Amino acid sequence: MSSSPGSGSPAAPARLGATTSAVRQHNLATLLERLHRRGPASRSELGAGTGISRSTVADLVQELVARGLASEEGNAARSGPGRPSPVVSVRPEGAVVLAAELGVDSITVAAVGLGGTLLGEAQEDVGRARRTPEATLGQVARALRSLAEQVAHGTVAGVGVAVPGLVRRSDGFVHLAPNLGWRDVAVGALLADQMGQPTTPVLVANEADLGALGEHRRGAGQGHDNLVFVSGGVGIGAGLILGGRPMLGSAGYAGEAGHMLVNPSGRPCSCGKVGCWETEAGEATLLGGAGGTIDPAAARWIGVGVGNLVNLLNPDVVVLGGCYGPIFDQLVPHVTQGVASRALGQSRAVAQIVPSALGPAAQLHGAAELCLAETLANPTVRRRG
Amino acid sequence: MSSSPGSGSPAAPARLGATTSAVRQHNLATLLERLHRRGPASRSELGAGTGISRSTVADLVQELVARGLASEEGNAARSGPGRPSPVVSVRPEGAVVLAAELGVDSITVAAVGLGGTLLGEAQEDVGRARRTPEATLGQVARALRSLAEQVAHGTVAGVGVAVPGLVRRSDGFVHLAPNLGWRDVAVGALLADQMGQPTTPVLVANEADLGALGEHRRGAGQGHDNLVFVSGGVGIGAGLILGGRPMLGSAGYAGEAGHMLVNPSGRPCSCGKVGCWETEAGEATLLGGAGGTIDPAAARWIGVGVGNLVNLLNPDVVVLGGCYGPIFDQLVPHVTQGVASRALGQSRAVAQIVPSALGPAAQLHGAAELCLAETLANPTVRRRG
DNA sequence: GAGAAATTGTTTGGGACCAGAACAAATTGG
DNA sequence: CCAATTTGTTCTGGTCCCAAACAATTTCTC
Repeated sequence: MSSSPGSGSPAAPARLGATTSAVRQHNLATLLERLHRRGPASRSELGAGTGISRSTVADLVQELVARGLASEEGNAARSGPGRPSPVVSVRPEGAVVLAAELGVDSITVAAVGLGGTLLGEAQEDVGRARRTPEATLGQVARALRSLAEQVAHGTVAGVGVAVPGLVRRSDGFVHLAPNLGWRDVAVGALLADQMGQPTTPVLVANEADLGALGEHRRGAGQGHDNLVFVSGGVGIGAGLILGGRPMLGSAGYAGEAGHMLVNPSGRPCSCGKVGCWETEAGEATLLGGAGGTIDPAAARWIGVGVGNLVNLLNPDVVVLGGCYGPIFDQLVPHVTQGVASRALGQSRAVAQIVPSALGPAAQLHGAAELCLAETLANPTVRRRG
Repeated sequence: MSSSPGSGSPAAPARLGATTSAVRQHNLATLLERLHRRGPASRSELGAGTGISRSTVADLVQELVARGLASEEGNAARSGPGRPSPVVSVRPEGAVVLAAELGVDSITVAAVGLGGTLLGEAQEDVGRARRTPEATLGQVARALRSLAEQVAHGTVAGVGVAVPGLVRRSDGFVHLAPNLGWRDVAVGALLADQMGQPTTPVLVANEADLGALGEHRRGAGQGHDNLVFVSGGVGIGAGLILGGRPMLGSAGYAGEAGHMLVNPSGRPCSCGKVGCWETEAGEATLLGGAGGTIDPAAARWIGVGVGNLVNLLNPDVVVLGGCYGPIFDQLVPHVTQGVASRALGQSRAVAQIVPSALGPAAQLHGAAELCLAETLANPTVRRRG
């Protein structure tokens, strides 16, 4: 089972009005999120950056420290006169979440603390032989529990899972994950069962969506409010951050760009159509040739698809991730050419195309951010004991 | 000239922290927006709907009334025992905005009050002969000023303009409006000049974006948080409401879907490419045949494009507007077929395809909503005198 | 038709929270 | 060593909302 992320209280009876204590929560969240995203800051910097008065900043920081979410140590190195201001940092152990990524032949798990600190990581093969989802998720749960014991004495604020497939966000139900050979698997519920901690939320999301979130918060998309993450692999997925927020669509299926038509006279796709983006520009076609060279035509098709997305969404930045990241330099001339053939001048001028900065870790960081979001938005609620 | 919409204070020095008076503003805005969107409600309904206590609701409503934004009249018809609760309504004259739509051979202007009340409307031909942008905008300004005199004694809270072209939101600069024959026209600045009221904000936006906003707030998209508005005409434009908010992209160019590739073996487009959506499914192709019949192939291409958007954005609802609205019934079988050929099952199941409910008025209502947004978000600020 | 029950407006008291002023502390520069 | 500067700390005041108590008004029941 899984609770809904970011949307406030899941089953609250509509509380639109604000109270004075909501101000407190908002201000605590503002400070904590700032520390989480931008790293340590002096108290005076926090005040200047948020417009909160000195006395209140002191009080808020004191509360964050009391709750174990932050720590105050030493003084900021400053130039110029004046009393030094203590440096406030997030306390990574204050909130620890687990992240998992289900790959085609391996699973990666990580424990991440507040501030995005990687506290532990492990990778396991799942073997070529296709096993049941239950067996695979059992393996994931064991790996996660082991990690949780090591780094957080078993107490975690949430579990986030990246799945290469169509995921319903509300309950973590995976309709289809072709590369895993899964169809209609209740990943959220199954994993929650196997974890054996009913109160710990398990959030399941699409791999590209989490890649987008990871790159936006800790990678190549920092500071950009409109980001498209293109995850190359067997298929192609897109993750969207629009207006500074993850854009999931109505059910969480947004970003399914792989079957966008790009090549008029293309090859047949497994979906039954012809000329789908992922058929023309997916890993198999792009790297199918011998000798580790890329197919320039396939690279151009990447660009054509990106051009469509640029027209439609007018992003600041397009991050190429997955299998595209490591070979970005080889891709970029052809991709640029493809984009130019599709995208209108104005939107094209705005969008810069960059490689993934986090590589395979993007999804893990995204999964962590997803789980941490709730703690960040409401530092008052005590998670686990 | 134009102030940035929706994004809070344009040039404020970053005020992230909240104060107790922000609570007041938020609660006033919550009530006013509820009345604006859903119409009159009793005080007790307002309390129940927002979670605000009786005493506070009374106080807030009193303030709204004092500011001329709402009125309390009579009692709610209720069944059951209990003291009757007075009905609170928005006062349309409390905030009046002007809306304008620049069509190919006519301009439409309207005055809209709080609650979406149409207070006045006018339409003028601009003549076939292409005139200069300055002349056309002069005509628009005269029509708007005349309307303002009639309905609001010249005092309006804002002016919103719908333009069929690529508009930079920040300053209302129109890069390109092919159907008007305009290129690089500073519509926002020019119109603000001609209006002669420097303090009145002039907001310029793409026609499809405003259509989406109009349908979302007062038309076929009410209650849907993920909406795509497809505006059929000489070109095709899309307006996006995602996560309940207008999605503009980085500069405001989002939704430029007309040059998305849909037809592999299509005809050449004026943009130089081949098989663009608007070439295959635009007004000219769709209705080009004699006798007022539609071209079924063109209608299917509408569906293919919609299918792409459905895959990518996973909307609740796709609204067909512009020239598609009136002939929706004829279109729908072919469109559905086209969608089915492109969209994945899960996303397709979520998205319902409906006709525009407001017709040509969608853009005007959208323009009005755009201008009213600021008043709704901050009822405390007094606009004009 | 009178009284009970139910619902909501009104008034009052209190608590949570933040800002600003006044003062104290700590550092830099002359 | 002293002035200037910056920031932490303490205290007071003001805003705003909620809860409780009471009053008002309607419906329902006998």
